[in-house]
Amino acid sequence: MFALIDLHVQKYTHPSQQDLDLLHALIEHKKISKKTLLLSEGEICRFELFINKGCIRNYYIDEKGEEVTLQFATEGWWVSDIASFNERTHSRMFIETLEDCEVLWLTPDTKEKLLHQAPCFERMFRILVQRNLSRIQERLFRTIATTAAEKYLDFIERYPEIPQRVAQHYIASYLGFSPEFLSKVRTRLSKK
Amino acid sequence: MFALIDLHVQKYTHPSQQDLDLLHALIEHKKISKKTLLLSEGEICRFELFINKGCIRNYYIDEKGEEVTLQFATEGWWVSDIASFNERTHSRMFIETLEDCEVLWLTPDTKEKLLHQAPCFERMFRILVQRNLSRIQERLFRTIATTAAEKYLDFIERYPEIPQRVAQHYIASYLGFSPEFLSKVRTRLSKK
DNA sequence: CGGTCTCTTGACGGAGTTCAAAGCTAGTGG
DNA sequence: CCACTAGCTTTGAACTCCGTCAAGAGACCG
Repeated sequence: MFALIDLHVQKYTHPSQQDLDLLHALIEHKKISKKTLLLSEGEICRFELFINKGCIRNYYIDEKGEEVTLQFATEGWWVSDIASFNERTHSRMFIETLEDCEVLWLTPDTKEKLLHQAPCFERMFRILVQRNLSRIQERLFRTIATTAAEKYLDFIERYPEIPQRVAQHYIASYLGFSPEFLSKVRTRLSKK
Repeated sequence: MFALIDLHVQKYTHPSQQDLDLLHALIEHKKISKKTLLLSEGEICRFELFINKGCIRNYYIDEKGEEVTLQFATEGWWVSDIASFNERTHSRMFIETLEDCEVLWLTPDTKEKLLHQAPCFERMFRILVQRNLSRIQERLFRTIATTAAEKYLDFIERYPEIPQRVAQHYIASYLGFSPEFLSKVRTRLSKK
């Protein structure tokens, strides 16, 4: 149950066995079924969760009702609206499970206790946010500077397992164009 | 010289006079002339600077040589490639001054000393990164979900002083379309 | 003054959208 | 185990937005 998260934590910091025990004691194990909405626009995000099994996505909805997917998260990823969680502000995004999930769940309360009693986790969360920032900066760059075909090829190279797990129109909404056009791009690419 | 940064710091944390004195002692005051390249792709970013006066931009360059502006920073903003600075990785971006600047300059060394001796600054930097992340997430959303005219109107509302300070083609490269098209959008808008 | 940089304007082309229809696939209930 | 439905993907035609190229007009600086 904690094998994956222990491995994950050790990539970013050097926890003692005590630190890990504390984490195991504080973090809550949950099962969540497919298509569950974990966060809606306007709410304050009260969780930071680690995926042991399953797939979750964050997305925005624009005025026309179109969805823009911000992130697909699978085993070994953290999911939250970090700004909303930390500053108790109203979120603009939605978070929903795409598959049946098994997750480890921190609340504002348990996270605070964890950081207070085992400060080595500070480092981990700081690095995670920084990497997230730098990843999304480069994604913004690619969104502006590359064509649809380039974006798609780049995506399946970065996340080869995602296309096998999520519906294609979700990928289109991540890449920033219509599902119809993604379909056309794919047929064009496969003809080569 | 430290009036602006003191005010800034106090928005995010509650420093003692000692903390502020330490900051003043460690941070280096620099003048940098217009059109100076502070960071190039491939380098490791060795500064985190606070702008007292002037204007700086971060940008990427794609394979065709086109620039994509990531950020305009003016008085009261921090400028750095945070991931490169903190993890000593090679940066993919460029940072250059657009005006003559007067800045306060932290190196990896002085920042570490600062955080070590005045831990209250940890909180500030953490919140800054989080806000930056959430801002860029929403910008990615708008980049995908809105038209050129909407992006431009949103930009001049968010940053009304920027169009008066930087060349228009830089704004186009921030918004993600060609300078020619920005010009056309502007004439269309002004005819209404 | 002359050169460079910037902004504007127009014609044309191409990438991506929208709408509509049809084919597929998976899940559901009988 | 089959039949049905609902959601997903594909395909095509018409259209729109935006890019590219090229030319001209200012504006600024040495």
